[in-house]
Amino acid sequence: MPQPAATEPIVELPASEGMHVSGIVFASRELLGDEPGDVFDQVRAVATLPGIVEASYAMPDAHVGYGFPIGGVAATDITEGGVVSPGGVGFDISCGVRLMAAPVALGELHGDQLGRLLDALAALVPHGTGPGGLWKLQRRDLKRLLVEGAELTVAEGHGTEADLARIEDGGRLEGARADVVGKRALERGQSQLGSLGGGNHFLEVQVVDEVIDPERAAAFGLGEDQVVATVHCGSRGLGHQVCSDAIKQLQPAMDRAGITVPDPQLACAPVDSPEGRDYLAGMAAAANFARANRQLIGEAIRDAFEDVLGTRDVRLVYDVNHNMAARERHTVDGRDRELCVHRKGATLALPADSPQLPDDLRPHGQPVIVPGSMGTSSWVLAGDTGRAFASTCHGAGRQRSRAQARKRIHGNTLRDQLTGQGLEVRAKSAAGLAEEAPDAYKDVDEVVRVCEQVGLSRRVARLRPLGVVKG
DNA sequence: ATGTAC
Repeated sequence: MPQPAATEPIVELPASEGMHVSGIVFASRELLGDEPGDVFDQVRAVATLPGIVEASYAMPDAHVGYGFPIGGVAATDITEGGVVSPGGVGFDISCGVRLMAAPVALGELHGDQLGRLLDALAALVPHGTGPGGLWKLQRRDLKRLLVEGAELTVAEGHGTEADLARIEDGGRLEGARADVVGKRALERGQSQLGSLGGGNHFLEVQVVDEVIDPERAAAFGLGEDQVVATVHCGSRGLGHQVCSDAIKQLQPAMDRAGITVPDPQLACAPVDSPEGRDYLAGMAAAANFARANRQLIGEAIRDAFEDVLGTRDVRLVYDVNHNMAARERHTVDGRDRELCVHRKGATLALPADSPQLPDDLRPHGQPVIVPGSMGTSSWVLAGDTGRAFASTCHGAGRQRSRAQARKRIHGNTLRDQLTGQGLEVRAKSAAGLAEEAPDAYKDVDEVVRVCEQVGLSRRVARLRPLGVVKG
């Protein structure tokens, strides 16, 4: 029997005061917490953007971010003056998650193999802030990579053609231009290609703890007790610099177009304007950098498994990003329209039968990988109804600021706690570890439960962490 | 997220 509407975990914010559409927040009371006002205000502010259609959405893990909520989804109609806003993409352009599955069951790991695997991963994968990357390349090769993405990485011997079919857009986002990426962005990227970074970025070794949907799990190449590796990282300093540069450059365009927004952090430009086009071309370049970055780290993961367990047959299950604006066609108000869909801390979750999916995944819907907080579960989901422009959550969602988290626990205490739970921890910065304490995050199990209840995505399998490498 | 401020 369907649930009565009043108990559905959905909050509607009616259009008012300059809002072109209403706000729709998919969240239970538990996820909203005691003070949801700030994130509601951001959802309402996004609804004032020129050309926005359908609704200003927030996913179940939403929390306050720069201008847009992290967990925000907003689409504008490109042919009707719709805008693109860097704040709707985020500073870490095309930050995302990659899941790789090893041909190894947990029971087959013996002695100190898990610890040695974590040692090998920590030694092979550059992690932490600042420079250091797996692939040192010339400036002209970096510029090529910004256009070709993971395709170039594979062409240069880092991975296989089969990998590309498991990356969004085949690993290469069209429309990227290197000439709009500034000198500082290029400098920062050149020394960081193939690196994890800091903050909430991590590399985990996990085990498939529970299979919820055996048919989809099998189609994704996942079985109970299987050992897997998850990588969460993005476009490092390059994407950050592209975003910062764009925010500065957009203000004149806004003045010229007479666009006013309720918050300077919502700086934007019509998609169909020189500034809008340049931002999207630079954003695509940073997205290609992020895809190549995760591809290189994926190869290093294979190297580590080969060193310790004698196999590099570690398959790429899927690589998703959760910080981008994409040109997509969707039906809105009965019309097929060309939209610019911002997903910031939100993941594309294509439903079954979507033409963009590779043949073998098409009947099942797009795989979505949702990292939990440290020491807690991560989830594999699949696209379901295509609601909210085919979007779903991206993680547990922060509920306490980094500063608040640091006050509550020292990094070394947390490391001892996690180690006491049997987790292998390889962390570069104690302060960084404390900022990512599990209680700084919402309950990821509740986040994915709500996603499933409202039709954003369905649960496929739950992953339990065995060891973590953190910057 | 981030050479955690230019």
